[in-house]
Amino acid sequence: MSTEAPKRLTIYDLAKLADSSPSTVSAVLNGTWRSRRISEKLATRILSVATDADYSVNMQARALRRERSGIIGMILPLYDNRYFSSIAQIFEAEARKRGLFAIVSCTNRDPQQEQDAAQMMISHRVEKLICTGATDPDSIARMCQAQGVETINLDLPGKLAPSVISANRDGARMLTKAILDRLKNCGRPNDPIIFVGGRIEDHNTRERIAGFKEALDARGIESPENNIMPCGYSGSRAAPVLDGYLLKHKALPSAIFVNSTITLEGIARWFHDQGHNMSEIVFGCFDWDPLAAVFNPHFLMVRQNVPIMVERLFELMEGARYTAGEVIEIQPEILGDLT
Amino acid sequence: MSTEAPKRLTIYDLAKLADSSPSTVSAVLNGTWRSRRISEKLATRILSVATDADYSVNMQARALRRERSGIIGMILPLYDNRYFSSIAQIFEAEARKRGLFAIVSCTNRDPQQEQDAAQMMISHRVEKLICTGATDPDSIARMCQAQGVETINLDLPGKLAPSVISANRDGARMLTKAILDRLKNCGRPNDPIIFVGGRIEDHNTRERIAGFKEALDARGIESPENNIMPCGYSGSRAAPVLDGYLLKHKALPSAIFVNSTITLEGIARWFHDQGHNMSEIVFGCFDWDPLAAVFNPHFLMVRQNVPIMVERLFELMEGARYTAGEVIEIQPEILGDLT
DNA sequence: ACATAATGCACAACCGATTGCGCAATACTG
DNA sequence: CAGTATTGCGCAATCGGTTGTGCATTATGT
Repeated sequence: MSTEAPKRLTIYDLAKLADSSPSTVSAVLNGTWRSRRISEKLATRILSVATDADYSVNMQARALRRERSGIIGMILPLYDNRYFSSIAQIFEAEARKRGLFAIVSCTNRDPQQEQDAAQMMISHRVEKLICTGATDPDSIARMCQAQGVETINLDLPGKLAPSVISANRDGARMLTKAILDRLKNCGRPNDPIIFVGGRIEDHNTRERIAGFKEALDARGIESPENNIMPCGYSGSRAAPVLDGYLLKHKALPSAIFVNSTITLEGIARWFHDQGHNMSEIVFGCFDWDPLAAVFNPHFLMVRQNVPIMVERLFELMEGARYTAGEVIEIQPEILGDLT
Repeated sequence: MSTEAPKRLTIYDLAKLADSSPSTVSAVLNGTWRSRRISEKLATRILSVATDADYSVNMQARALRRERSGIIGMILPLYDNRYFSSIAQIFEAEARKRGLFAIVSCTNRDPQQEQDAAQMMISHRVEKLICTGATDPDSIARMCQAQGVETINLDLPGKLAPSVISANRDGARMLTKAILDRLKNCGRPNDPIIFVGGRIEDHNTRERIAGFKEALDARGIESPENNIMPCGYSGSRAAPVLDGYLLKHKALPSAIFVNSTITLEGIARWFHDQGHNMSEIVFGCFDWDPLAAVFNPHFLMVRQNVPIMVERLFELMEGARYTAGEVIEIQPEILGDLT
């Protein structure tokens, strides 16, 4: 810990130790030695010298010379829900399988941080950049294009790069349908149902609202426009919305379409604080959390298919032909007692 | 997207464009130009050329030459619970504040993956490596030492590097005490209480068991050794343990000390599957999840103080004097209706 | 035995930044 | 106006690998 300048071993040191040359050592260590006709004997000697000297290659130098970093980057709003955290985790695992090193950065849904992080990643010469849930994917795509880095959008689509997203409209329609079935089973098929959470500016929320409306229309149920309340993603935004509804209608809605687990958290807190009972209301949440699900088996939840989404992502990266604005939609799954 | 070899701009290109020299361009771009007595006029010219050519420095080259990467690494078991995900998130934010780039890798509680990831990070020349919840922190520390990289342990302590962890024993004692208070308030002060989850091999679980016992002892309550069941971290391990208890005692315990949110998930699933009612039992969980908390306000939960832990971590990195095996313990907090 | 081919390895030029040093031009001093 | 100090900038070496090329040495063919 206290020794100053430990001076890491280089291939030059190894060359001396093994009584050989740097180029030979390099070839042996990176596996190209056969094609360079290095004798097996010398190769094993160098290899053993390297291992017992605890040598490790300097990726900076390798990347510089090869003009390929072997790194792929991802920017992500947050880690703190199951959807995003599993995206990060699976992305990393898939990258590793392919011999790539994944670096992930959280940008807190802040366009400036998104830009900065993307710039950082470009500086580190990532080979591709995945923009997950970016508030402004297109300006990042522009940046990347200017510097010759391919981008792919995940979760939220953009116009300047291909995108892999959930089938939000379908998912929302299925979720709403399940909610309506549940209401019907309770003998209240025409009771009011509201939509809470998300941002109207973002594509996913708009699609989910569209799916919500389609499902209602299909049953001939009228949906007053002001029962749709995309009040943002923060949990604290839910309380005023519910207060407002209660004040106006003197009663709670019979069902709530909740647009994210973070909104669900805010709603649950409000119910608890106000002393209302959640079990009297049908909840459908577009997003899935295992703890929420296990405590509320009657909740209907949409689980987005992260493994498939990430699989498609890598297919795109690995050269499947695609066009800039192309959007690949992955079907999510409805969980909860659908009886 | 289709242009082959876009050839990124270098300081040599900029030098030509600005009619200057690479060394001058370099100095201007990295901010050392004043000390190199470059005229303000030339500096602004170069800067404007660089910005409208969308130049970005090649960190690989910079790192190679400077022999400092500006990168710090962290290995982490998983992202999929609030404790670890907030560790990653706060670590990243703090690194960014200090002009460092954080790279985080999940290692799935697998010693081999831990080793591999650590080796990867060393190859990328991280300046420090944080081992979070590592199953075998010491062999990683040894590896790092051999290659001149400082390590710090987080969450689980090691002998060969300083560690920042939660005060597990204190937290467990406080949590157990809160559980006992709750039982007493229900008029059942001497009812059985069990401990479920975690691995006996890991330091944190052992400490928590010790704290659990201390709290019981302090009240003169006897705790049969086989009421303590560190059955692992996986959620599915909980079911057989509860089955066994029920079979033996013909009744459920009145209180359960749950050693992680993942175990809590398994327990909740078992209660649901078996048709038992969780609200008749006092639950205390060593770990915190906001959704679990909001759905079960009566749950007692321990929230580890991640912001402070990460703060201490950076203090250690920034050269506070420390000795190899030193352990810094941070007090966690008990949440839940403590009335 | 001699020409040719194959084998085994090392040389040296990169990749793109950083930085010690030196040189010219200008400013200042007496 | 000669001599020194300061200003402003570029040269070239360097970080640690990679890779095109070339030169001995040994093997093969006739």
